[in-house]
Amino acid sequence: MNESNIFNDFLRGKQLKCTQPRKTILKVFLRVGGHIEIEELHRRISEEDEHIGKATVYRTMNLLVECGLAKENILSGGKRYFEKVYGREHHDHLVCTQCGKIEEFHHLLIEKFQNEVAYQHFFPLLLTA
Amino acid sequence: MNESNIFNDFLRGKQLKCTQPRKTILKVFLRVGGHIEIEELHRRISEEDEHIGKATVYRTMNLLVECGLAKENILSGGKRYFEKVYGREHHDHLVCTQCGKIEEFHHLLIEKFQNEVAYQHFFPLLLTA
DNA sequence: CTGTTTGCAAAAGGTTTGCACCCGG
DNA sequence: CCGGGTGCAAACCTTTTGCAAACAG
Repeated sequence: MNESNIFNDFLRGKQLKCTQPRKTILKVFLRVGGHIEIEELHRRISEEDEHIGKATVYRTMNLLVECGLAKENILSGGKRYFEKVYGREHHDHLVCTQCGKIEEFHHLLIEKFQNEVAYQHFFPLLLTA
Repeated sequence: MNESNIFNDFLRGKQLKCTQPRKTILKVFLRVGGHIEIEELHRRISEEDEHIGKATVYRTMNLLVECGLAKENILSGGKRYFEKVYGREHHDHLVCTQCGKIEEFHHLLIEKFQNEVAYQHFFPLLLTA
């Protein structure tokens, strides 16, 4: 069960079509593997197939988010980027407010306490950033 | 040393002027005390002084962020809001992905581990979200 | 074939900017 | 007075949408 399968199943389930642009966009997104903005992603995709429009990239990324293969993040300052999700364990981010550098980390106890706090505040299911 | 003093000092330091619109905006922002969007803030300000323009609210909120009295937050989905900062201890947020409800919490150990992780990753100073 | 998808360009939504007049220090 | 501030409207930027032609199943 790889990402393409998941995407195809998702598309079939909603009577959507597995088109060439969608395949290409998923392929490139998986290849770069995270922390990428639409603009940059579209540039990379153009190297593969130069006549895929930006609107299609937007539409497809929304689908990838919907089916759980991608996650949208927005930083203070407004920069928006997408991250690969499938097959990656949950993690948090360190964002350098000076240079914009992003690093991921995972900390079992932070995890544990996050869930604890969510539970105490009656947030039934924690979908962490 | 209250918020108005801080703002005034900041303005003086940059040779900026302490104008009526700026005073009003800070006053209303402090009164509502956080988690407010520009649109809504402008509505509240209009109740106080109906001819303050939205551009001035934008310009002033940027000043408040610059001088550390406000903090900008952006959620997945793109909604942007401002939070009061001065005189409040650091906290994290729980955001309900279904209804948008925001709750604050503070957890000493999460705090501690956040700082630890930042240190290990060579982020010298942690300015947490 | 039928209904979905695409690329393009136009529209939208939110934020910033240019400008002429206004005002604080 | 002078340089910064303001409101307004126009410009901007990123994302979404309408549409006619192209395409998947």
